[in-house]
Amino acid sequence: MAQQDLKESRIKKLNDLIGKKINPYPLKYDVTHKAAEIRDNFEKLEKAKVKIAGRLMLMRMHGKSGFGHVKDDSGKIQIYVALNFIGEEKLAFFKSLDIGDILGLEGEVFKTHTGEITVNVFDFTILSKSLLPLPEKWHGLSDVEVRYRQRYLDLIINEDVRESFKTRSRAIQLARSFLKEKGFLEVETPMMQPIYGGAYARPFITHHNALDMDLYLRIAPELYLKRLIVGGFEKVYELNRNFRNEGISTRHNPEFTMLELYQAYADYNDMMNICEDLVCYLVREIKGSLEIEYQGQKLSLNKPWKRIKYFDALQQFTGVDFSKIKDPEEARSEAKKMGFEPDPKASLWEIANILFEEKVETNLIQPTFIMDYPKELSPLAKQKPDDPELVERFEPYIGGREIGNAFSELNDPLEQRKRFEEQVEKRKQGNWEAHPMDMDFLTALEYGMPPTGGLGIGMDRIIMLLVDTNSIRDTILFPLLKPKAEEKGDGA
RNA sequence: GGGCCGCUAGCUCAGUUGGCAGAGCACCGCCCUUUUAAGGCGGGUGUCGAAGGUUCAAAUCCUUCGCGGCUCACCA
Repeated sequence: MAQQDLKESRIKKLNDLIGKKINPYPLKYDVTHKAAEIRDNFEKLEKAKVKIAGRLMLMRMHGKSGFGHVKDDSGKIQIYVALNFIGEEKLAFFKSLDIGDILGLEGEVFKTHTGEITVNVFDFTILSKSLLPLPEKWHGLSDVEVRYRQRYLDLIINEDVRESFKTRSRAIQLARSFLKEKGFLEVETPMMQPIYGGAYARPFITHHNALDMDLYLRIAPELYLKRLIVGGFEKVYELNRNFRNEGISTRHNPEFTMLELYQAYADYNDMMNICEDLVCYLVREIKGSLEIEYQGQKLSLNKPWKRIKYFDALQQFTGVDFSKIKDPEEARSEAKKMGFEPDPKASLWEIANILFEEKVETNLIQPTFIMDYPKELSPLAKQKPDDPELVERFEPYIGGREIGNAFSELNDPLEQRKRFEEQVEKRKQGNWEAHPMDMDFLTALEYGMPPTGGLGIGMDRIIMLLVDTNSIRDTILFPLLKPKAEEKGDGA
């Protein structure tokens, strides 16, 4: 039967209910037990009267009796409906139900001949009539496009998807409780910013009508969180969405969840410790062990994680010692030898960075901190005392993926101004990801910011590790997709 | 944005060399009071992603477009 006919047949049933003065969408139902509670406490609950509610997932009618499965958010439980317990009228009503209808049911807990814990239904109420058929009971829903566009169907049908998102929620809560325990204050800073900053990325632009002013959706909260450190908060964090106007991939969604934290009087070594502690805490709580399997690879998160200097890692995987190269042309010829064609305007360090991303990153499977980046690539980080061309910055890698970014924060306002000016110069040359000047932030630094360590962690990527998926879309309930042609321009 | 792959019934999928559009589940009708992918009998419900083109004939071949997946580019 075509979908339209399936729907019409259900609407007819709905109208029949209304004709019998049965409200197909009543207000509430008093639930006494969850499905899992009944299954887990059968000894205590045998012969007990229970009221459950959930979605009818399966029906097996046998003439004057029948079985069904009802699913609530704890799981599913079998129900038994028989003429001698429920009466002729209700049995006929039950037979007319559709899979997908939401019911409230009252009955007695028992075990069938085959040993399945079941509710023998004495009475039931329809709580919501479903008008569209659910995906098939055996093969379920596997079309990824439908799974993302109609996530509710994915959640109804695919138990593992449900579990993944429960794990996500738990990981976010654990991160908050970890930081609370460490004395961090959770704050909320603007998502709409007059000047964007804190990362290399292109922003989304929006417009405030009353002020007739363009605003940017934040690409990072960094510069606002540092203003709070200037303001005297010593440990702050924000765990919320960032927005970057870039390509979509298995590792990128335009909006993603970032944990960013700042601690006064700390440096990047302290940030490495917090990073290890936090990730290990999440992994241990959720996976039960620091030895985990991710996409077929065994990962060991035991502390301490490997620490490799940026140039050492480059040398290890490219065979070239970039710390000795002073001429961009020499770097370019090394890149060409490895089969890369850097942009003609690319600087020495930008060329090195291309090689780092191409040759090094995917090899960093076990947890690794890459430390001490070139200053030019890190305009918000503080120089190393013994080498002013390098900054105290690290990026943690797990499973070949960057999961964060951290520095000893630059708090010298005069140096920060120079760095911004260099960034502005890059923008003039067409690099739209370079940082714009932020005078207001510089003013804040001029009042004095204590030495500070800062750490950002891409939470979606941590959750990818925890739920063992290769696609960020499996960690985001509603990932961004293009609208289908027929959905475009309907006034949405 | 590039490359490769996919799009057929509500769902999961077949469809050969171009020759009447198929199956299972779901659904509809009938039978069945302990089943569990319940069972038995009967019923096919479709804009083959869209639009052009080739052909006597297109789900199938060609072109363009749409959406998705993987991957590359970029990042967290």
